[in-house]
Amino acid sequence: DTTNALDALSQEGLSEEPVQQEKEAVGSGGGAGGGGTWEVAGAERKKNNRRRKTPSRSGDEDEDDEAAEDEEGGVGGGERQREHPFIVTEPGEVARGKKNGLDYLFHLYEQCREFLIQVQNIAKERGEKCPTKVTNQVFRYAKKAGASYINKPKMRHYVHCYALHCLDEEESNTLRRAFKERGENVGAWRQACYKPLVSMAARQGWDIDAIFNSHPRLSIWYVPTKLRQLCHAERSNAVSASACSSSCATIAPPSTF
Amino acid sequence: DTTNALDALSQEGLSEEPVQQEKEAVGSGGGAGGGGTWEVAGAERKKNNRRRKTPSRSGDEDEDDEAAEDEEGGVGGGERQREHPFIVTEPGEVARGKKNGLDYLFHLYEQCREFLIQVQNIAKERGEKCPTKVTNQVFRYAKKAGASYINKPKMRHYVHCYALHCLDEEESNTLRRAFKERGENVGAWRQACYKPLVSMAARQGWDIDAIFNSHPRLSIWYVPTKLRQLCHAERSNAVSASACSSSCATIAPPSTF
DNA sequence: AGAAGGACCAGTGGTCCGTA
DNA sequence: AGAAGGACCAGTGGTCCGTA
Repeated sequence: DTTNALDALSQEGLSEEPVQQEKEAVGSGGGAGGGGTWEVAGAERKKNNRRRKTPSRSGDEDEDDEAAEDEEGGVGGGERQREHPFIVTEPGEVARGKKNGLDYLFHLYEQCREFLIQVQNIAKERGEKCPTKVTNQVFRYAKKAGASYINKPKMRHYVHCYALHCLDEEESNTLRRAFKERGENVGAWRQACYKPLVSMAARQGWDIDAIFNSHPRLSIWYVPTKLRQLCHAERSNAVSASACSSSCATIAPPSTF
Repeated sequence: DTTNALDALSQEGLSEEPVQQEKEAVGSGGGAGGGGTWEVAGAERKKNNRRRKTPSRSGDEDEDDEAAEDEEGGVGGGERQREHPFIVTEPGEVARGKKNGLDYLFHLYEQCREFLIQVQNIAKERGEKCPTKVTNQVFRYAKKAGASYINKPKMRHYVHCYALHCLDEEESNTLRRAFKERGENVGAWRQACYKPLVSMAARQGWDIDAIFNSHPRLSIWYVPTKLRQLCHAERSNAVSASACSSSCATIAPPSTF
């Protein structure tokens, strides 16, 4: 367990304020370099979330880390609880205020990949079975390594957004600029990321698994259920439409988007 | 749920008595042909095992199949409970008496593969995620299809024996003949199957996963924990022995076999 | 004793919903 | 209202151990 002093930093305007690499906490494993801009800037830290779970019992667990820091830079009362919400940012744009940008979001996926590589190296070393995907074990490892800002629901929630970023960065960037300009929120942008992926699947025999597996950074992520379902639904539409086009008047079935 | 009339056959000297294909119960899915000798002879059937679980409550479940047949060809008292135990047989040899031979054992692995292919086809059809291995889902499907003689503990128990059969049939056959001649029981033969696999791994960089994955019929099976551990232990021995050989007197560390 | 397999169990993939 | 994530849950991989 390597909780670290970095936790003492955090919070105000973090997206602007460069912070030392999260990686240092993890040590060995040889996570293949990674690097890039967000390796330096970016990450937020938090802890104490679990304290909500055992309210008002004080200090009979948690003996492994230092006393609770003053949270929120001295702003009284509430404890530091969550990551700042994401906002739609353009490529290269840093989020201001208590927000995180999309480059940071995608950086979290790269970090998970590095954690996976480390878990894989440890497993190989020990002759244990070796995960090929980002599993619960990897999330647990990330947490132990101090990356408490990484969690499964968040990462699963935005996988398809990261997929678009991997598979067609240009289209991904265009979408980000458009949604930022229109002042759309993250949820709307996230929804919009499905469509280009389904189109991509349409062009490649509807095999979304093959598409994920063809990309080395994406292949370590499970295909999200929703994306799989959308591809299936659109394929069915396409099939019935093409069957129809040879025999019926061409009326496109309603899209589920 | 397609429990079938085949269940009415079964039992006495079944290994000698050809029985209709189990496959017929399963129907669609297009299990890639399979075929071969055990497709016709072979399989035993049973049911009623679950009745042991709800003793002395009679017939308020199980409404989906016919009344209990006379078990054991009229021999009174006990119900038909389990598959006959395996004995060590030579290649091509049919087990006599209330026993099953090793060709039949390996045939069960081929059957599981066919069930997997059917499960995969159904999953693809529905746009659901598609298993690449023989999972619980496949065992459940096999049971529903009437192959109640297939179960997870049995299949997992003998995976490495099947692996040897796949990867080096000649060596597997030699081992079977030797153990039959010596009158060894199945457990002893099963234990002996580990060693040639570990040697094989030694020759191929100790990567037992890669070895399993290189063979199309074997790649659908999880590498057994014990085999993985043996490979790891032997690798450690080999490494320390080779380190030793350049600096120490050559004393081979004790093998864990 | 040797062996077959029901059934259990720890940890998984998946995501809901109480929270902020 | 929009969003982050603790925590739950059904079904998994793995195999023990009561059974025959």
